[in-house]
Amino acid sequence: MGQQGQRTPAGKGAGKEFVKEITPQAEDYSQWYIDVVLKTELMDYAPVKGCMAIRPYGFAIWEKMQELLDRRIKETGHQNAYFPLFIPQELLEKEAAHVEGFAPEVALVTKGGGETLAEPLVVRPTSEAIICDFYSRWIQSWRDLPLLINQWCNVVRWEKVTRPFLRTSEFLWQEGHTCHRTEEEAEEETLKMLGVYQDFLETEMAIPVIPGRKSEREKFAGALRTYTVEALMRDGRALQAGTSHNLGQHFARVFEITFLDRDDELKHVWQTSWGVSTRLIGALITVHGDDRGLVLPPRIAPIQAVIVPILTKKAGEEVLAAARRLAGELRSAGIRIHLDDREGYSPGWKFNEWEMKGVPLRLELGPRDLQSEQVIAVRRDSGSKEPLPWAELPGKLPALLEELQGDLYRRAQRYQQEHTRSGADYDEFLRVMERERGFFVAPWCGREECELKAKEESKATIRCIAFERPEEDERCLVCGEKAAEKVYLARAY
RNA sequence: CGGGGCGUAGCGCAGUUUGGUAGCGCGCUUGGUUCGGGACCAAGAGGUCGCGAGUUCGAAUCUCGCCGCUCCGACCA
Repeated sequence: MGQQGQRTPAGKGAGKEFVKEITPQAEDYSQWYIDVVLKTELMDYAPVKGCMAIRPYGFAIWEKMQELLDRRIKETGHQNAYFPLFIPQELLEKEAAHVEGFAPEVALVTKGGGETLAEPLVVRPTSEAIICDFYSRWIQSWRDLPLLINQWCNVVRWEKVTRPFLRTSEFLWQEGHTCHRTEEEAEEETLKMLGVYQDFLETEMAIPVIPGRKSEREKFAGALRTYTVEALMRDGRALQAGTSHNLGQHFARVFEITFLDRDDELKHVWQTSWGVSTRLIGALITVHGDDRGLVLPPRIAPIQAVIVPILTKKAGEEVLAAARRLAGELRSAGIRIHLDDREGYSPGWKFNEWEMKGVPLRLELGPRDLQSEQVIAVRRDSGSKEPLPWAELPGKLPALLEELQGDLYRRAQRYQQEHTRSGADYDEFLRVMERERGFFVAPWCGREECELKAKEESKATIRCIAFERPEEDERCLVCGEKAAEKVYLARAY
């Protein structure tokens, strides 16, 4: 791994010394990322390229995300179900654009039980095909609509370049698949779920995002329209954080998903699909992390506060008893608390360990605090220390955690704003993409050749077409013709 | 898929140039002393040198092939 030379071994006072095992972001951002995911035990590499084990601490984050997002998905009327991993190749190939989009990254099973299969099976890269096959049988009447189903599962896309969480060959996600009676209803659903994603990301994960529509080039294979929420990572690159597709009737036609409408006519349904994946864990790491490691927003953090008792020889028992009592009280107050009562690790070691793991709050409890009936509360994001009386903890901590959550969001938002430039000056655009990167908001004529030219010369792509319209007199960033759209450009993963 | 780097104990590395049967630090185990920002002493455990062929009396070391990780470019949640 990284070259971790002799980094300052903890001088006095907090703040400047770094966690030893982690390469500083400024030195090598990619290495920083790899160091963080490995050292904080979020994942470990598998023997198969692009695959990984998500370790308990990483999976706990995913479970928290699932819980909070699943709630929103259900609140908007959807039900969970499960569809098969294997898809007959023939099914996947029904929708032309869909096959073409996914063919290069499909894993194919050709043998089973030692025999060559009559029909090769595709390991799902996404489940439109197999789900549509079922839907064609489940839907007959307008009374069966809307059909609102979601599934949590794994999918496989054979990737050439992989990075833990951000791009893996197998990943976990949720995919919603809905059918509607009218185009308007499908469009409404598509945008509603985009809104759910935006709310989830901003409220729970403290990640500000830019919502918008994908260009024709960038839209989902087989979709009519794709909407996206785009986040900005700390190296100035954009990350597609979630997508929501209006599939139109493309799949309904080839899979013959029809219903008899009120007017007694047989019609094709209008469909949507939408998903977010374990990639969001990567977003979480990159948006909030710093040179000391992870910084987790309290709402997502598996451990919201860790109690580190200072166990001296004389007062050890007493301190530990107080720490246990405190942990119990805080747990009852609904805080996800962990008491680090391990022997053989110095307090300083534990401080560093939990900071690296991104725990939002640390509560230090030592002999001195016993006398004054307080703990020293230390924030992960700012490092600020504050004594808090025991009696006030159950009441105050939830508020403190919420404040921290809000500060993280505002900090990320400020970073995003500071790294969003705008204008129609093409040279400036190229310069920005070359150096500080971030988002560049610009008018666009809407033609693919301008999109391509910008991409070739800047390596930046249209991340999304903004919902706001350009002004009357605005001109395309690339060709100078009259602008049809306002777009967010950035280099991306 | 193209180009570069790497693969030796859980982690970080030395050893490879010049073949002779593997070592250091951290971590781990046990016992003891410690504990308010990565403590210390002592005794231990741990390696088919990424995998497979080949050359050789003998391969971590030389040759060929493959795999994986990683970085930079073309495609994607």
